[in-house]
Amino acid sequence: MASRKRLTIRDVAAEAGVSTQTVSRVLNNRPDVAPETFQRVQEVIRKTGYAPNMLARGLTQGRSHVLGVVAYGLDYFGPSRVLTAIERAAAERGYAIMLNLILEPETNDVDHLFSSLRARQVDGIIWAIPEVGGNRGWLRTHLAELPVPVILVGGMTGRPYLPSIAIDNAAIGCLATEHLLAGGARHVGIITGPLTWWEAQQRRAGWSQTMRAHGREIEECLIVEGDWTVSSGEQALYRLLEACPDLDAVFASNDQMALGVLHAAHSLGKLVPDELSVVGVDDIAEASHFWPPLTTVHQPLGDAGVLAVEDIDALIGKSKQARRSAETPPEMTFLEPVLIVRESSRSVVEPASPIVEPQPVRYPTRSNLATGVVPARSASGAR
Amino acid sequence: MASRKRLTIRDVAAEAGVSTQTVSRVLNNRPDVAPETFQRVQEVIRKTGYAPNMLARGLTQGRSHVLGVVAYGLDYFGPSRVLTAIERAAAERGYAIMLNLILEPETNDVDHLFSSLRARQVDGIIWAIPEVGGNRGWLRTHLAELPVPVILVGGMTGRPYLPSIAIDNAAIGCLATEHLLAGGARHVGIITGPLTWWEAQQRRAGWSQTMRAHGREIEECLIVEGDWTVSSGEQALYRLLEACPDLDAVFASNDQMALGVLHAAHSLGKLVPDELSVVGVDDIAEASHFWPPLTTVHQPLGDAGVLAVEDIDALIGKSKQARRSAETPPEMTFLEPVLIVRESSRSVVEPASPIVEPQPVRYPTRSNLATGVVPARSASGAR
DNA sequence: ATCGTTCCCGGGAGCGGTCCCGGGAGCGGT
DNA sequence: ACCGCTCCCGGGACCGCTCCCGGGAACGAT
Repeated sequence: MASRKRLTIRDVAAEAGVSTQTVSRVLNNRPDVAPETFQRVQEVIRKTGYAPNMLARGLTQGRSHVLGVVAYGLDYFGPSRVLTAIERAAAERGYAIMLNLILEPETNDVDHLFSSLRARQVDGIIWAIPEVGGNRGWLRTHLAELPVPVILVGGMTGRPYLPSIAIDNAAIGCLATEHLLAGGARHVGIITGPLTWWEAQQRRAGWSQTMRAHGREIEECLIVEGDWTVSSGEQALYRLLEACPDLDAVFASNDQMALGVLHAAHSLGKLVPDELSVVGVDDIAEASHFWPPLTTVHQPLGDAGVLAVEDIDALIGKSKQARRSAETPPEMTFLEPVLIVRESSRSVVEPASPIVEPQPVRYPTRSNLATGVVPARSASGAR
Repeated sequence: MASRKRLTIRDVAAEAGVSTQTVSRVLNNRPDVAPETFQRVQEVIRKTGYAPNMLARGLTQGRSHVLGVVAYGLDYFGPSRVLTAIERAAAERGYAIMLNLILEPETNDVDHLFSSLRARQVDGIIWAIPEVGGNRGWLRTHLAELPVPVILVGGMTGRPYLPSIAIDNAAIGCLATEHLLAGGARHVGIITGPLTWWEAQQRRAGWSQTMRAHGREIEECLIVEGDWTVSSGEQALYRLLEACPDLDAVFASNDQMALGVLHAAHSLGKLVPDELSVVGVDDIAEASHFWPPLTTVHQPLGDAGVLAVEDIDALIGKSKQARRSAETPPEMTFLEPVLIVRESSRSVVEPASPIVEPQPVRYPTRSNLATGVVPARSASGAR
């Protein structure tokens, strides 16, 4: 539009009758400028509407103030929640977000992705791709060529080689199963996500752990693998009932599949929750309006996003001043999920336990991750 | 991470025994390099894993190869679909995406947003915020200070002052209403979105236009305003039935509200579709698994995103070589929605009209936009 | 042998900032 | 009167790359 020439720091300097150096000082509000000069320069800046060129600035200071965010398709609930939180938190800290989407978590042109991130000189990378199969291998192989800190959002099997933030997915399974058992269920089936997914595995682990803790058999016929979609949940219920007609409770590993279960139950004329209790995961906006309203497990995804930004910011700060101290192992943070009881599950009269606001739990990495097992219950005791 | 020094074009030049200039030529594969030299340099690049610094490059050529994308919260179906498409299309064209989210479409710190966009030297801006109330006013006031092309995704009332891409929202209303009437409905109510939204207005316009075309009265009691949420849809049905007990069809302006309607109908023991036909908009993934599966109107949002990138790319190219020719008015593109019939609506036996793949329709801007009215039917004849 | 082209290639300036450094003004202390 | 210190400010190099320009080599034509 306005063919007005892009104005530079030199224009401002000339206008204010000072050197560019002084303008620069004002911009970064450094102390060694006379108050009066400071005022004058700032006035000129305001008047002319000058905005410093971040490209040039980035070039000299070696910081772009841009965060590379690699996320899994936005059609999914989790990723978009996390991304929203990341964007907010980043903006507050003066970072811009460079978004890269990966639609297929397993195969993709990651080489191109990495070189792009590098070329764009991002200050840090938030890797918000769920761990599926060996897809973290990408990272591992490319890590060496990334001169910036990386933080993982989402699960991580085994010993983490990068700082990461995850929801305690085993606890999700525990919470759901515990609730179903408390409701008097006798045959609790599980519909897992694709078992190549870390999250799906962990949720199942939580389920079986709780089952065992209550002296239940882990029968194979109680387990069906879904693919997160509504229709897979629907099919899964049919298969579950076929294999185990006495089934009276289902833990679906996400709300979509839970919806499929509800759908199938209706088709079969099975009453929910009287004949079948259902619990989902995610607490999507629609969940409270399913028929019946869905009991589900909420994940603090927003918190995860915010924490990711805070941590990467800290890491960036550190890597600036000191060479990364290689000896301190990467930190891993687990966030606790919350059960939300609605009407798709039978509940027993029990001492109403007040919902405790879950606290982020920072584990001293070594102790419990060396085992490769995620702690199932990391109660709020740990701060 | 490797404490390896960031390598520059000079390193590559030295390694290959040529000047930086020549390396630059190879990078931008310009013709005037001897094939043999070209090979050698490229080999060195490959071997060292050199990636040019886009910041520096941007500084000299005055192009950052970054697209600023301003989008509305990702919890919503439309925006995230559009964004996904934008990201894909942009990546294909060598652009990176700088994401800016606006969570509240009406009030926000847009000043900060604009100065950030400007400072980051984006090559163009895709403004994918739905038009709500006067929120396009922001743009208008800030437009002059943006030295780059802007393209709008989503509606636009009146004469557009910027190139834009929109779904034909009036057609959505027509499609849905036409279908309900064809199914024999006699009292077709509408649950609108918030009427400050352009899209909500247009969908209602399509509804009332079709109603009139069939000789129906536009009674106020047939209209209830929702807020896109499931529960608003639920409430709306109650109010609708209260005002008009004979109601036998509802056009809900999105799938969430349609879900609320289904929910409320169940509560009231009203059979869908026998006693009440329901049509939604969006075709969210869950829609086909609602109870009953939801008839809905699909919007080609992905196409909108891709088109946005194509157009902005073209505009950027143009504004590079020639000063923007102020006399050619901005182009406006409408995309046609598609009705998807499922089981929530009564259907009559009618000559099955094959679903026609909708084509993007480019209107010669002046002719039909001077009127400020969106053409209700822009059939595929117009190519 | 000279000239004009074409083909390659390099030197140097500059994009818009920041960083390192040095220097003048002002002031208190001896 | 001189020294040393702090407070401000500006000069100039430089970040990594591309653009403008000019020049040598090779070649055919005169």
